[in-house]
Amino acid sequence: MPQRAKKPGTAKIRSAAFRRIRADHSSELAEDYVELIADLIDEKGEARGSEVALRLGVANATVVKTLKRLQDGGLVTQEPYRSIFLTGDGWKMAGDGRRKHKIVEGFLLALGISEDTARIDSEGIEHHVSEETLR
Amino acid sequence: MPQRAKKPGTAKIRSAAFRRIRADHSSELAEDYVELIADLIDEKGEARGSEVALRLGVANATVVKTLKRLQDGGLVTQEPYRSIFLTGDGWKMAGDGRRKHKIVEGFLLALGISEDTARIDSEGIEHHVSEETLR
DNA sequence: CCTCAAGTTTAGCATTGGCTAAACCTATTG
DNA sequence: CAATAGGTTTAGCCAATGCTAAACTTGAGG
Repeated sequence: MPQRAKKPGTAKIRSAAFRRIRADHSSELAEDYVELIADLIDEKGEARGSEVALRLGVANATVVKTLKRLQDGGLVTQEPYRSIFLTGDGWKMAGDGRRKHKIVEGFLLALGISEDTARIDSEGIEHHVSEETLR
Repeated sequence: MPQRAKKPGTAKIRSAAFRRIRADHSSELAEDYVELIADLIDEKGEARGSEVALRLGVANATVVKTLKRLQDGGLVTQEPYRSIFLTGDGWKMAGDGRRKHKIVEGFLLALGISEDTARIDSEGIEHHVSEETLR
């Protein structure tokens, strides 16, 4: 590859960034699920699949399928036709997510951004913020 | 649904946020591609698929497949075994992406965040920032 | 001009995350 | 205690994004 002789390290660094984004995306959905489940348990005492579907804006069937993966990943437990519970790892992830979410949303609000925008943007940004930036 | 009687509007607002995130994700990859292609054209005079693959950290075959979609979407043009060009829409998208990228990265740097972290985080965040927050 | 290495594309597969429609439980109520 | 309404799961589909291995072009050198 003769044309890449000039800057040897650059491509590797950039691809690392994109790799991390792809990795973030796969955990992102899991985080959204466990965070929402934690909220539902706190708010209502239990988390039902249909409520998760409603709040995420997806079909029930999608939730069922995703919960199966989360269960395989050790984040939630569930009996058929019963409500959803978080495992220890699930609670931990939910806690992390809530923390990031709160920091980012609070920061955006402090910047003078409207509540609606802050909520929406922080939901998207929270998964891409490193510890350093959080501080 | 008797148990949802208390806060009628909340679920809808939250699901809107998640819907936007899912929509963002599908355009995100396209933005990364066109932005990178624009950079390559500016830097080297041409954008080759293999260089795109290298910088994104994916396999050549993946790039080929994605470029086909981008071509269908009217963002790029390409002849087999030739280098990649952007359409007018492609250049526009690349410009938007670069702008957001620069604002976010500059902001993170101004916050005192290290260069490496700023680069990585801004790559992830740029796609989830609304116009309002950008301002 | 022919050959061959390097670069590109195709073929075929897996996973994730969506959907709808149909089948299936559960729990309330008559 | 049987019927049934409503919530839940299964079945089966699709598109996007990734991979490897094999086939195919291209262009340089002999």
